[in-house]
Amino acid sequence: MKKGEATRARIIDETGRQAAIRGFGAISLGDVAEAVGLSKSGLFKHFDSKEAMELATLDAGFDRFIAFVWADADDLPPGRARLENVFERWLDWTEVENAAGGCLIVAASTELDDQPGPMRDLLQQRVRAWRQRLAGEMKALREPPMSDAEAESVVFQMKSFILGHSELRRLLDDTGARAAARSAFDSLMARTRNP
Amino acid sequence: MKKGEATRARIIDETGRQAAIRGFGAISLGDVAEAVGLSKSGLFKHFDSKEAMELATLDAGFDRFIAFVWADADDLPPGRARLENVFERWLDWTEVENAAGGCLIVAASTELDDQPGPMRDLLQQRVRAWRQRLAGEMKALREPPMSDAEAESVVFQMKSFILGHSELRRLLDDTGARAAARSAFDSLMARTRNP
DNA sequence: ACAAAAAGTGACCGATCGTGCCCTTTCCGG
DNA sequence: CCGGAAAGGGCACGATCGGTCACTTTTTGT
Repeated sequence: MKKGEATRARIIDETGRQAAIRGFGAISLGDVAEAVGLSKSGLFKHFDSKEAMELATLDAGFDRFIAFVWADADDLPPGRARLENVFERWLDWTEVENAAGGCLIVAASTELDDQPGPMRDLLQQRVRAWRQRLAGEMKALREPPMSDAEAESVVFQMKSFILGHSELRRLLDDTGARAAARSAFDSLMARTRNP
Repeated sequence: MKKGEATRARIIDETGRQAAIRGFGAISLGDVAEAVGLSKSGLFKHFDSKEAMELATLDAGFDRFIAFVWADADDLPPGRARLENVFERWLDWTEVENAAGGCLIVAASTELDDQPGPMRDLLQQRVRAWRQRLAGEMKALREPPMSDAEAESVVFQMKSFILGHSELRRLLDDTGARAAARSAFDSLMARTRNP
C-alpha cells in the first residue's frame, strides 16, 4: 500500500544515483540497501531480483528524464521555440539536476549497448520513442514538413551535441561545454528552419 | 623479458575486450585470467593490483586507438583530406575493429567521468591530448588559421558526431548510423573550410 | 650447462556477492 | 480494535571477489 510504495521509490532513487556513478553492473544490493536504510532482505520484498530492481530503476529514470526535459514544452508552440527549450533543459539535466553521476540514460546506453537482455531491450525501446518524439517536433520547423530522413538527421545531430556536451563537461571539466553545445545547436537550427 | 611481455600483452588485450563490454568496474580478475589461460595468481606476476591492470589497459587502449585512427594520416596533406580520413577511420574503429564491445575509450569515459582517481586522470590527460591534436589539424583548414576557440568548437562537433554514431549504431542497431555521421561531418567541413 | 630470475600454480584468506528461508514488526481495511 | 497482509530483519548458503604466500616450473643471460 502506501508505505511500501514510498520505500520502493526510495530504493529506485538510490539505485539510479549509484548506477549513474558506477554503472549498473558495478552496484551491489548491499550498498543500495545500506544507503536507503534497509537490510538486504528488506530489499527483496520490493524486487524479486537485482535485475528487476535495475529494470524498474531504468524505466523510472526515463520517466523522470522526460518529465524534467519536457516540463514546459507543452506550453510552448511546436517547432523552434519548443526545441530550443527542450535542448536547454536537456543540458540542465546533464549538468545540474543530475550533478552527481550525470545522466543515467547516457551511462546505461554505453554500458549496456553490447549486453543483450531485458535491460538493453528497454533502453532501445525508450530511446527510440524519445527520438521519434523529437523527430516529430523537427517537422514543425518547416512548411511543408521535412522528410522523415531529414528529421532523423537533425535529431541525430541534436543528440550528438548532448553527448558531446556531456563528455566535455563531465569528463574534461570544461566550463565552456554548455556554450559549445548551444552554439552548435543554434547553428543547426539556423540552417534547418524554414527559409 | 620476452615471455612475460607477451603474456602481459595478452592480459591487456583481454582486459580491454571485457572492459569494453561490461565496464572496468564490472570485470573480474578471475574471468580475465581464465580467458587468457592463466591462474589468478599468475596475473599478479604482471600487475600489482587490479587497478594497475586497468591503468595499463586503458593506456594501451589509447595507443591502439591512435595507431589505428591515425594510420594513414601521416601520408596525407594536413587539413581537410587528413581530417576526413581520420573521421572515417574513427567510424571504422567504433563499428568494425572493436565490433565486440565498441570503443573502450568511450565506454571508460562515461563510466569513469564521475569517479575520481588515477583512471579518470589518465583518461582526461589523453583525451585532452587527442583533442589538441585534432584542433591543431583544424587550423590547417583555413588561411589564415582559425582561432583556438573556433578550432575547439569544430573538434567538439566532430567528437559529438562520433558519439552520436556510436549510440545509433551500437545501441539502436541503426545501419544508417554511418551515413548520418558522415553527412553531418561533411556538412561541418563544408561550412568550416576556407571560403 | 648452470644458476639466477622470471613465470606460473594451488591453497587459502576475509570480505562481499545475490538470494532464499523464517521470523517479527508494522501497517491498514473492515 | 482486530486480524490478516504487507514490510522488514536475522541469518545463512554457495559462489566469487581482490589479494597473499609458499612452492614449482620455465625461461633466460652468461
